[in-house]
Amino acid sequence: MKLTPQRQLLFNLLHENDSHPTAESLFEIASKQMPGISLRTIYQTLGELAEMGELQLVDLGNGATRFDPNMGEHQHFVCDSCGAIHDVDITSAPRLRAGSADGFAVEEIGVVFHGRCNRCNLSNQGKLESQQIKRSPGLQAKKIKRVKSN
Amino acid sequence: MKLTPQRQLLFNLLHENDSHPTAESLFEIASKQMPGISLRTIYQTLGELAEMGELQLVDLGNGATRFDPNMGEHQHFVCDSCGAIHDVDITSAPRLRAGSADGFAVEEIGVVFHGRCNRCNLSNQGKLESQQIKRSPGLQAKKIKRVKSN
DNA sequence: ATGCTAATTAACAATTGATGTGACTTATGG
DNA sequence: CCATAAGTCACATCAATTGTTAATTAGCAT
Repeated sequence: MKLTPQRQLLFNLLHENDSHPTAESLFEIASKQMPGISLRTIYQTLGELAEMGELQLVDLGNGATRFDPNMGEHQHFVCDSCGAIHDVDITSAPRLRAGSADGFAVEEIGVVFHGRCNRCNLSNQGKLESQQIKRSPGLQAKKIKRVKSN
Repeated sequence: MKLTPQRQLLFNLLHENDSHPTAESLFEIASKQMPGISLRTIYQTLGELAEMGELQLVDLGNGATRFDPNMGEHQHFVCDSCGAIHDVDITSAPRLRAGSADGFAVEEIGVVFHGRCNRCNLSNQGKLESQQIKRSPGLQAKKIKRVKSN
């Protein structure tokens, strides 16, 4: 593993950013500091960092994979109003244990919290939800009753 | 809403199928019974049925949206070995309640169980996992430590 | 310092899953 | 039986991501 400027930059950007950025958004930020950097390199590097256990891939089913340098056990909260993603300390969340259910050998349980973040609660107090946040790449043209398993 | 042969077919296929099919797989099945049916119509119809509350969209973060005619409250179990998805009766799973965590107004909690299904447990008993199931459209070229929040 | 070489980058094409756009067709009410 | 709005489908497009490969470069051995 060579220590290239691109890798240093990405590693830094990731660690000074708790917004769970997508590859694209990291690309935008990185491009400012290193014009010409390739989106392909972003994907490549993020994939490698993930393989090395330096970061987690988070797929909340809303279109693009997100990257989280927080490798500790934790869950995510997704604001359905603004789309923001926040880490949730597992200790403050109902802890679930692997076990067996219906004859399946459960090895891992994913939990995602959906709702409204503090900021949206305050700013949009009584208002109707104006924004329609992208929830899934497809089939979300209109507001659809959908499983929030993501 | 017109009762077209395409819609009847899809409705039936969905209800005689508990595999949580994707649009593509429904397309394949439907094409046998109705050659020439358009994939666009599949997507269109599934979207409409979902809008009408006739089925749920399920995004487990493994590439394609899946469709579930079971509209009751339930969760999903994903076999990481064969990719199969099974319904899990909420009553046999730890029930979670909406509440607040870290200042967020939690309105919904998604839970997904990962593990090995019965069949894989039996057939692959001691064997190494040979198949690499697609977990996410991207960044899953190699086995990557990833959040199973999907 | 200088050169080697395998690792890395980046340009570009390709893929996958899904949606946008009309033109053509067809249920269904009159 | 006809009109017409609704539905279907071929085709184009999009977004996210990966494949390919030629050019570049970090890191090591001189």
